[in-house]
Amino acid sequence: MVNKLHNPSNCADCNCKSSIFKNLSPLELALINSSRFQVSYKAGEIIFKQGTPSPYFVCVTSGLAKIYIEGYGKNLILALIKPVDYIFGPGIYVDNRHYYSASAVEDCQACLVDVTVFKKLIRENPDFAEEFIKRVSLQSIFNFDQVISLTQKQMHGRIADVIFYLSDKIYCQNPFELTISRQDLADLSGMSKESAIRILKEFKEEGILTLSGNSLEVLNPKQLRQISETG
Amino acid sequence: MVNKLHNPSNCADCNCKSSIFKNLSPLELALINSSRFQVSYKAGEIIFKQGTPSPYFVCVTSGLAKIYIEGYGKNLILALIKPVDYIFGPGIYVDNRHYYSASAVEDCQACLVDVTVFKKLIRENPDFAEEFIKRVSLQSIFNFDQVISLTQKQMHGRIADVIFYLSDKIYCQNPFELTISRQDLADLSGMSKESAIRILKEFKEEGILTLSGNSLEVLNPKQLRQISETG
DNA sequence: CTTAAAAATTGTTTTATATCAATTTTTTAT
DNA sequence: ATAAAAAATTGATATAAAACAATTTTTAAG
Repeated sequence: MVNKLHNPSNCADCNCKSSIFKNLSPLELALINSSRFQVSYKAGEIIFKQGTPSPYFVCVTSGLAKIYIEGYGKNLILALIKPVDYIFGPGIYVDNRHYYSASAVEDCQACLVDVTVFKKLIRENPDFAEEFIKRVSLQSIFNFDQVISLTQKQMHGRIADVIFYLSDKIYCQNPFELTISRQDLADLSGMSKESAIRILKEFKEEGILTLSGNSLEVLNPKQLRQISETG
Repeated sequence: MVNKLHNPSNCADCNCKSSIFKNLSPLELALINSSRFQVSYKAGEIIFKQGTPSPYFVCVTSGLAKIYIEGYGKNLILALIKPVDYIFGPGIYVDNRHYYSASAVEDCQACLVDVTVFKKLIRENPDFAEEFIKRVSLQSIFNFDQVISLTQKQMHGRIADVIFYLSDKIYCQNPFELTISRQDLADLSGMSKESAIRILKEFKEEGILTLSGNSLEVLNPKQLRQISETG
């Protein structure tokens, strides 16, 4: 399942560390490095589970992961996590429990850092603390957009939003290879997978996008934007 | 509209200051106090508006306020704010803009504190910073529950959740006087006001609660809990 | 290569919920 | 106290979206 690997390098030299660490001194980075270890996950594997204790800051260094709330019979995907993003839930400053689960969508590698080290640095380095608060805030703002999309838009608008999220924020290219399942697409947009599939089909028929296999290209982003905005 | 009032006291003596300030020294409290002023809002008045700059930390000292996102044609109420809670949105560490609006539901009084003072103390006092992060985290966890309720429960479950929120977290008593409108109830539960009204009526007919005028009493919390949990 | 299992797709039916419209009650202003 | 405005309520209708069921395609395993 989960394999501890020998550290291939140290944080100071790492060129794929999360930019949240930009304000740390070499000494502070060394502290992070000393408590850090690297783990590989195969696609589908659970990284951590909602409700369990939360001793690590998880930084995804390759592959793609998802964080999702296990709700009433179905999941809601809060975000996809790509390199170099980290996963650090709100429970860490509350009761040390995870309030969502995380799993690998593609094969992943991650660096895990002891949260006590992380919290120590938050207390000692105000720039780091401020950067952390800023990122928590950005996450919060993103969640606001998401909840408005989920609660006030109809399915077409929600799928449009998810497609923009994937092309602009996750895969960052226009013809892109969907590495998430249709079920994930549904869990991102808060609908049944059948509905998600049907709407993609409609978008194809209207020439808004092409989708063959898992290769998706947005042909008419303007119209898709329009659909996103009219709900 | 908004009246600046003479400060009736200073923060050090105040017995209704937000508990987020518990870790501040007398000197730090004096700093807060020096930048602080007190404001009254009549029911219905806007405290601040989504999209506008965000120069104040707002602490509600009397009355009831709501924070809400103005979405696509309707509002989503994120929370009700009662004494002594504060309003401090995620924009403050991002672009200094509000990402939601706030308004008075009942007549309100609030203390406003310059955010630069607040941010200065976050940098200088790690206990205060940690307490702040903890509260942001709690807010985040609350929002998770809310989004799951809104996206995965049917209307009965969502109304049940809102009733528990009101009785347990806001009014904190069981027969309580609803000071929010039916529209607010709908905006808390993500449905039309007609639907909200209809479901309250059903709950009345089933003996789960009584509601005459705006006085609401939960008669069968167990059954209501059941409805909340079965979605 | 073949088979089994999982994922994706499609059509049909049912249901939850919004919308619209009309009426009553409550609140506010004069 | 009265009129006007706003809020709450109720019923009827329309529709978005889920659930169900069946089929096809893709992936994984032996």
